[in-house]
Amino acid sequence: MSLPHAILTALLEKPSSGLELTRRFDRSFGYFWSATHQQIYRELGRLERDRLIRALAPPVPARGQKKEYEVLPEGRTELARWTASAQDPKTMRDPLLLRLRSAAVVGTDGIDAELRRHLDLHRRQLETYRAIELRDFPPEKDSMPDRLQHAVLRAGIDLETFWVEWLERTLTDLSAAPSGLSSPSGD
Amino acid sequence: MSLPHAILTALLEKPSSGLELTRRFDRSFGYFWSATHQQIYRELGRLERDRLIRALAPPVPARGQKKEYEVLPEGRTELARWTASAQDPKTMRDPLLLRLRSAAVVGTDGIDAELRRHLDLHRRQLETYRAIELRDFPPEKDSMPDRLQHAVLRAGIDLETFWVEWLERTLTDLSAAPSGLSSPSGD
DNA sequence: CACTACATGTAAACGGTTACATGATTCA
DNA sequence: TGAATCATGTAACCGTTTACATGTAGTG
Repeated sequence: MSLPHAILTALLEKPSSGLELTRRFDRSFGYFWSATHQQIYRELGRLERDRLIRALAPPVPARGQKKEYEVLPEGRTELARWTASAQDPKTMRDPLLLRLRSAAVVGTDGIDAELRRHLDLHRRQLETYRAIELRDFPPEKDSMPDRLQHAVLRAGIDLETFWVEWLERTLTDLSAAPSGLSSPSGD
Repeated sequence: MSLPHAILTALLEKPSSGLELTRRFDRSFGYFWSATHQQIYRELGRLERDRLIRALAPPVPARGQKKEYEVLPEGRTELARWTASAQDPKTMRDPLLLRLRSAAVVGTDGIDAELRRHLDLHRRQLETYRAIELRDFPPEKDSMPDRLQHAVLRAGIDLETFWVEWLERTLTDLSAAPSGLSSPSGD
């Protein structure tokens, strides 16, 4: 149940229409939460129905007309409650790691190329995050809200760094000293 | 579409019944792919229907009776195909990071406790993984399948290490030098 | 016989993904 | 007026989660 709270957060930062939200979820918001426009419109409908948000000055409530939303006090209360509530981290579920494990059984043909492709993608993402950090968080003078947002961005940076380093090490590891080739031994 | 392939991998490593698979997905398999018994039974049914796996020696094919499965050649082929195929990494979606971002808007009350709780959970998980590494991958002599499995475990270790370090830094960062308190400025 | 552990399932609700539909606005 | 873009929405499907149902085997 995180999408509604992601939308509440985004709307508190800045009242927006569905399409504007979609764009924000494709950009800055996207580095810790992604959502498509279909998800967003559906959720906006629910939040409005539940009186957590409301449409701002609806001139003509018709299809194809822009509709801006703002958060109601009940929405802010609910978001504050959810933000401080206890929620366990999810157990991992990563397809790439699964594929590495399966490669141990069915052979490693083609895995190298895929690892290198991922390495390239993560390197690019890391560069993007670093550029955002330089632009949005210059050294010194972090107010508390800034410090929180900076911490979130840093998580993205550190996570990409982890992937880059792990992929580099794994690629080295797999190419070096072929002791037991593609096919597993007990087969 | 990863669950069927996770099951194929697990069954190739060792033919199992549904309940045995459930237990394996709670243990070693769980550190890169989790699944509940409901998911597993449904998927076993589909894989059997599609002739990628088959039941081993069904003595009494009745409810409440144990049923072991093994992978058919078609299943192995499909797994090898999927393993080497191109699949982009998913965009991040982490509730804790979202909550930090929302805390920048609705205030940080209660967030500290939650960060410390997560830090503790990640430290424990890290210890668990390190124990597994010591037990299953003693230094030297890694055959290729071992090397792959070791790389997967190391990803788990490195990921938990990232969380521990990021949480430690973030906690320090939030407690030090309160320049702009709980409430954001532009509000 | 009751109780527990083992073992396999069914059903409902929900979130995310993909494809498609519809209306409004702008501009050539 | 036709095309492109902005903007909001519907529908179908699929995977995950949660709760519940059913049957078997072993033990006191």
